[in-house]
Amino acid sequence: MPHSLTIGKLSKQAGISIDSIRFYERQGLLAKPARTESNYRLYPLEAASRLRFIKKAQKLGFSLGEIQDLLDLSHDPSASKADVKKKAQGKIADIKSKIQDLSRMLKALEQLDESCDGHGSVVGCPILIALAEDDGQECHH
Amino acid sequence: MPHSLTIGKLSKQAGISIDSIRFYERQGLLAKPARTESNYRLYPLEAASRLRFIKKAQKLGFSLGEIQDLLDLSHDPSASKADVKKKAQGKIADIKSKIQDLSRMLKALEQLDESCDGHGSVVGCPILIALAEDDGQECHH
DNA sequence: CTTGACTCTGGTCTATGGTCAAGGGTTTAG
DNA sequence: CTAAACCCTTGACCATAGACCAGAGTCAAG
Repeated sequence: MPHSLTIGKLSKQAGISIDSIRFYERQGLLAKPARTESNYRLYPLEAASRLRFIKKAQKLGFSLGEIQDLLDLSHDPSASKADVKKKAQGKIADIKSKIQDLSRMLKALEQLDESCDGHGSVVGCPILIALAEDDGQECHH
Repeated sequence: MPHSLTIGKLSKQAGISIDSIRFYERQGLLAKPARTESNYRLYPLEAASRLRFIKKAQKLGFSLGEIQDLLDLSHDPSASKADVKKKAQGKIADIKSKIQDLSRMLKALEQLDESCDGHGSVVGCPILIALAEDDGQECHH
């Protein structure tokens, strides 16, 4: 087992494309690695766990910017667990709000769907009618 | 009350920016309107209801491309209510799936959040540890 | 007649998270 | 030695839904 990895090996180990790795480096999520004489990137083995971190946080809904914040926290000895917890809770609130938005849409769509029997020509389709209707929220003149 | 509108009036009536209206035209969602001698767009009054349609469908989660499909259906006499219903149901499925994804994230995040008492330095923070952990789904070598 | 408000086209820019291609240099296996 | 496989940089491109800008023409009010 070597003590450093070229970008290709790292890519395979972490299951993340070479292009993404270079992209993360440009974005500052991944420290600039050492280089060989011929200018090849040489990553320490820990780089793989950084990439795993990024991948997992993404799956939890964090954007790359937010992931960078988390990584910064994790390397800041003066940071507290409360800081991290706050980020997590912020994201929880985020996701809840998205779910609520989607639930509202879902409810409205299901009502429209129920309003239409699905038989015959599109003429008079209650779904289309509802969409074209003018129930504007502007009674201010 | 005039029988046609310049783009500015239409914009105000529908509550949609001039830029958006021109964008919709480029995308084919809005028919190319007549022009005055001086090349100004002149919209019939019905244009406002088309814009309302677009706005409402957007609020229900339809993309502009999907809205175009709906508008095409609504102008195709050979289309059936079932076609429209199918689009609505497809979008319902879409939204349900998004909600499920978000719910999974939410659950995982809430568990992480609970695992951390929020006291003390970030060192040893269970949230960060969980993110960095190697529980990779690859036992195939 | 001038000023301000309106409109036109064509083009660029935003955020997000990358992907792909061109045109080179390097390293390794046969 | 040569060909394949690897790596480098720069820069363009994808979808989405517009926002914004310059430079020019037009229209209405005073």
